[in-house]
Amino acid sequence: MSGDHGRGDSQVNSGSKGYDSHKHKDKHKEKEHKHKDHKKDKEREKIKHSNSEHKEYSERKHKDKEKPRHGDGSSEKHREKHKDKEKKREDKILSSQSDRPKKEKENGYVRERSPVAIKSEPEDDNGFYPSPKHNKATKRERDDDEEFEYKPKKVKVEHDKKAKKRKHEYEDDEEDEDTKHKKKTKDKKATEGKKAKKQEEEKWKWWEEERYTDGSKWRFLEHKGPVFAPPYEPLPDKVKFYYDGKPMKLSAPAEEVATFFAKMLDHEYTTKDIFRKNFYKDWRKEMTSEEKSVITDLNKCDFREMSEYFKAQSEARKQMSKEEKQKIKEENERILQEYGFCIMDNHKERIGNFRIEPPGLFRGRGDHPKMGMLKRRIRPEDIIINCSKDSKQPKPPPGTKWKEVRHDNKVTWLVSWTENIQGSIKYIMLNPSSRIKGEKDWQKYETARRLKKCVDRLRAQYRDDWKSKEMRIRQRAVALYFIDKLALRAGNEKEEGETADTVGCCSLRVEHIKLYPKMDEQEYVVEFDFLGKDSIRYYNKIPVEKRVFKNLQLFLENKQPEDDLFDRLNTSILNKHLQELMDGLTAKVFRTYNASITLQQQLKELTSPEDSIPAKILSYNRANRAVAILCNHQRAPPKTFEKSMQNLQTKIDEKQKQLSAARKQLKAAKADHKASHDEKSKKAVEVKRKAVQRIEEQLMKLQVQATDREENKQIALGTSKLNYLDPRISVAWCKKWDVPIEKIYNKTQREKFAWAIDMAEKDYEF
DNA sequence: CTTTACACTTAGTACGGCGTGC
DNA sequence: GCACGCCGTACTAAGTGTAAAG
Repeated sequence: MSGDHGRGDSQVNSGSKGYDSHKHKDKHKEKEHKHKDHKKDKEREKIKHSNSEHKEYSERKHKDKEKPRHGDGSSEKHREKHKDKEKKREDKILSSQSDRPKKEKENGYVRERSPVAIKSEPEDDNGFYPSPKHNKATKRERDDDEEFEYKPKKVKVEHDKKAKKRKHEYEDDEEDEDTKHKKKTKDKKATEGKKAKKQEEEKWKWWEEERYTDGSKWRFLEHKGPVFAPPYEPLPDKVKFYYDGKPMKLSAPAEEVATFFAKMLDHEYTTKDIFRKNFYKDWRKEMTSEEKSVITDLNKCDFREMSEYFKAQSEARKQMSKEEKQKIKEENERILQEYGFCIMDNHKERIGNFRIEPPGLFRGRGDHPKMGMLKRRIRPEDIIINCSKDSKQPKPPPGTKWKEVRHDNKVTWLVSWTENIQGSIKYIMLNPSSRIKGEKDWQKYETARRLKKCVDRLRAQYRDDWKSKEMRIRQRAVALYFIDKLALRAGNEKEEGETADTVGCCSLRVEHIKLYPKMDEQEYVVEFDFLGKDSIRYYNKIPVEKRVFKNLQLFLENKQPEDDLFDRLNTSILNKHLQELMDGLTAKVFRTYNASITLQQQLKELTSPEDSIPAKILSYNRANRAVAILCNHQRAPPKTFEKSMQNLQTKIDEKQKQLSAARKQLKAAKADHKASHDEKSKKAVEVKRKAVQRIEEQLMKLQVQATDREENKQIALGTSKLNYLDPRISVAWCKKWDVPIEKIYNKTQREKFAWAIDMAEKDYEF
């Protein structure tokens, strides 16, 4: 598999898969064995590697091993036997080993464990805000229902007085808040020009308002419904499909599905057996009986002319005149204005995805058993609308009707439908800048902060549990250790054959880890190698504490590679346990907590006060990167990486030449000045000095950029930035070091994190 | 207890538009 | 004015976690 068209291909096709598919759990369907290349894996492997302390890296150990398969059910029995054995063993387990020191290196970064031992988790330490309690609200006593208006009034644009009052408490200088506020907005307006005239110059600060505590998400919700995919336009007659070398006119439904395939012809997908098989099966369903009888072999189908046609079309689109493009843009804008917003509780809010997913062929990630299946067209009859009773309900397209219109204010979605590949439900929800998403996000970080307060206690506890005489507790404790230390995902069970074979912590199998009692200088090394979410490979070697190691050996005893490592554990057991330790605690909170605390700490460590702004930003990116590495957020190296790196290097070289030239000139000017001592030459020296300085700065900037880019080759910063890092840490850092927030967050990100930008001061501590 | 349904977050990629340097 | 590379954004798959159903 070499055809590397675009990053996506390799990702989906050949990327990141190092194994046979395994049977696990109690199902034992036979699967094909495939040999795959591991180019991408190896590249990715380097990431983890270069950031862990070991220099060398060994060959992939488990490539395409042919594993003997158990006959049906045998492994099941096998498993059961184990359980008995383990049970007996549990009683014998009694261990007493000394603990190891507290500070550890993780992925090459030192992570401090906060020394504070916390007994209880008090309420939020910030008394000023309506604190985002995690939502047990439904079960809590209600008290404030009445405060809310049930009926929509006019859409408010400015925040209300109640909020202002609270804001007062927060601002340190109390003097007339109102004038200050006005002044600010006026200034802004002046600089931004007229266009932002009526716009929400007064952005609604939902974070200064009370929140629902009864589990309801809104009181009023009105929207226009979804935008449907455009109907299928049959191909012009001149574009032909050939079967067995002969042109053949297809019925519209069959033709449409054929075009989906044709559009992907360049993609490596279409060469894959599973993809072709799935596609062909679904395609046949759309054929007339006549077509079915003629078309009996996908290999005899020739879609190339269709494919060419679409290429030409997209080429033509690129070549369109300015005016035409402008027209399309305007039309899109119109649709956005009409369908892209809703009114929720008196405020106009942006909708995230108001377009229904168009039909096409399913592209799963990794080795997905359903790749190539037809994703069917969604019709109004498939759609459930959610809105408030007293709103103007969205109208279905003429001649159609909705599947259902409901009024459920316990959920946040506006539109839903059931997708046909997995049978899962898809939703239309609000944009991340919306109140409803923002509150949840804020709350997430508050939960993580509560974890911070008791994490030492929890760590002590799970270390203790490594010694438990119950197997299930030991497993739970070791799993939790991994989740904490390595920021692994929880690892829910998945239905086999429905999705790609990927795992998280609780679903790790024996084959995913290797134990090395000794490796080079280190003792008790565990090697992880598995495919995680999106079939992204996780590869890491880490030394663990002796007790963990011994436990792992124990867990592995008498198991087959495809057996679960933690056979007495699943996510719901784990989360139930966590819930008992801290209100609102689940496995994923550890990821959020460790990500955010790592950022904060790395920022502290890496930022030098005397650094220039670009250097500080580099530090920020490095801190961000530490988190991305921790969370294993990878990306395919950009296709153009090498080239763009070279370009940058050329620029640097040029700049360097410029610099030496400028320096020479400065020298000359100085000499000149020494000789003449006149005003003019003095000025000349100053000018040259400035020039040198400017070029030095430019050079520095370029070099920083190069470093940054190189380090970022295979690492995606976006995911952690958007989902794991408490934005208040970044905001505080910007304020502390006078780095403009725009250097860290782009416009969209600033909108999403408006709450944090507004509330975090430079001394904010996660 | 296990399984299923549902809601919502987290994830990487495709792609178009825009700014930049010539 | 044009080519090019980069960034932002749209898209949608794939996770997590809770609650209801069996």
